[in-house]
Amino acid sequence: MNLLRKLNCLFHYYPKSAPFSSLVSSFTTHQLTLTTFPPNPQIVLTTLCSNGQLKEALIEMAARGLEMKFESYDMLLNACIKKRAFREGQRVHAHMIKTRYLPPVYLRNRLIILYSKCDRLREARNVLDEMLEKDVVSWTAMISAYSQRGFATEALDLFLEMLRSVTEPNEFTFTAVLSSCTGTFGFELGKQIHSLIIKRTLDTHIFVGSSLLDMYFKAGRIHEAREVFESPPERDVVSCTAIISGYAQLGLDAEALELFRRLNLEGMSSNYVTYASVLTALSGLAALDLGKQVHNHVLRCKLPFYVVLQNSLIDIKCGNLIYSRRIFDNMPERTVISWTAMLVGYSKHGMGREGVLSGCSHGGMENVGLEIFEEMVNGKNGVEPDIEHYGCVVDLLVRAGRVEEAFQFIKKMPFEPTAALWGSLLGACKVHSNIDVGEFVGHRLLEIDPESAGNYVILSNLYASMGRWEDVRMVRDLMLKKAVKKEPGRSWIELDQTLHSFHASDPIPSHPRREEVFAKMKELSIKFKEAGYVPDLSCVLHDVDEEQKEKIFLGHSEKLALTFGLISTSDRAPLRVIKNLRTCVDCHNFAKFVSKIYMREVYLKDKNRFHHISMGVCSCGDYW
DNA sequence: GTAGGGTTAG
Repeated sequence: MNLLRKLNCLFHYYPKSAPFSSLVSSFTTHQLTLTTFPPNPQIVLTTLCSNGQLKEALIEMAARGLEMKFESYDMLLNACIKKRAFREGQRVHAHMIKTRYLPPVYLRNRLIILYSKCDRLREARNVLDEMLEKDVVSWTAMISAYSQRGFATEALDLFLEMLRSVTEPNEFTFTAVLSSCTGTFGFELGKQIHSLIIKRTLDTHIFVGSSLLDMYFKAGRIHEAREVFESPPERDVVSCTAIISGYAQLGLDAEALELFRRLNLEGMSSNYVTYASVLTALSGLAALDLGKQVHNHVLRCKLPFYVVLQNSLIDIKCGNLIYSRRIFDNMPERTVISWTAMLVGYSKHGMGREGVLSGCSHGGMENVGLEIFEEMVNGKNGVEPDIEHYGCVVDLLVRAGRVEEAFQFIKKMPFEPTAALWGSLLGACKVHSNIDVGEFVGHRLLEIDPESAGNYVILSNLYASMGRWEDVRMVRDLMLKKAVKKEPGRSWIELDQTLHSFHASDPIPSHPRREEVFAKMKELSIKFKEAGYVPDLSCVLHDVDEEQKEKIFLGHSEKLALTFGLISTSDRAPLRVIKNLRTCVDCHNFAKFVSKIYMREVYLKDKNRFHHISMGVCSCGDYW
């Protein structure tokens, strides 16, 4: 008896220490002991909550009826938030209602946070809507709940509602809402928020800054993003990562890599998100050696969230499928992204059997693909085809040259065709010289996607191949009028962990050995012609004579990079070239001759896929 | 008590 009494006293001083915690548990499980010598009730609850013994804590709550007060509820809700325990939290909430307890703003905010963390946004919103008095935390918690789960419209609407209320947003609110500022409307609002922030001189706030710069990147506004990044004096891992990944996601991989190098020299620290972004950039550049370096570094550092990093490693190693597969096979845990990355790897290498539907189009197995699609439509696979599957079918039909069929297929689809779908059909019309369908599709595309330069280029090329120079000029004029710029063609080659970059028709020599490269290329052109190379000038862009055309083609960046590789590496060393756009037929041919005559393995990665060329034969089977 | 960056595909 005395011992228990003494122990009870000690609870007041050491409520959290382990032996006492277990004693409380035994008190609660042996009701008799508890009623004989009840320890301080608040301490019992504290101990149970901090031990995460939610079930016991709820029993305690029920037993206390009306005696629950602020501290007790606070403790319980905290424990529920920590454990993301929705059901238990709901019972605490119900208890408040049942006992007619009127929670203050703080506790209601805790309820919003609890429900949000359990992904029960409807319940969270109900709490918010019932609040007569809301503070900045109430609003912000709900806005960020929407933002983090991708409900951008709801986040923006709520933010606007907040502006109409008496509560002023703070830096937490701005940070949260800015991440939902995407799309035309969101971006416009985001710009207004930016000026509001500047007025409030919050512009150096590091969280707000990273959010802002991410918003500008998502809108493709590199200049503004850069400005935000350069302006605040302080930087941290997140803001540095945000700018690197911003460049990488816009496909500006070389710039992303350059920035990573610079920031590293300036003492930036990196974490797994940083490396994931850098790996994306390296993968885009197919920079295998640099990727290997990062891989080794990541292994050494034993970074957390290794799955995410391995996913990017699968992708980067797609230059070599055996490595990719090895990483994939050894993964202790795989996500849907891991599988997708691996499948895409196979499909880009034309290994259709492994890559199923989209692989069929790269592997020239369109009938297999069509069968799979038929099975889907008939419900045999348990997967109902969505627009992307229809996209795959269009893709595989057009790759096989079945342009007319693809056109009819699109017209009969149960979905509104996307610009991407029309785009792949237009590309096929060009390759297969189908002017009737091409003209229709081209003009349709210029209507729905007038910003995209590629469409103008293909349509104008289509007219050019038919010798319809008037129409070529018409499309070009339209392009000028709308101020649409074509992304210039660029190629890279990695030598000794340095990336050498080549541009197609650059007035300023982009590479110091460019003249040397040109001289070698003339030599190659003669040598290859003797071996049977016939320049394929069908993708002609201008109304010029044959000799001129050939000159233009010799200037293609992938030919420059390949030739540079030839003169800068030892005999028989493999050549790895990366192109930012789709490679043209002529360059593909040229690469085949390089591989055959110089006995080189050529790895050419273009915007769509990998070409592994060996002894004049390409892994793509000439479908790409 | 409320906040920012990330992996695949398109």
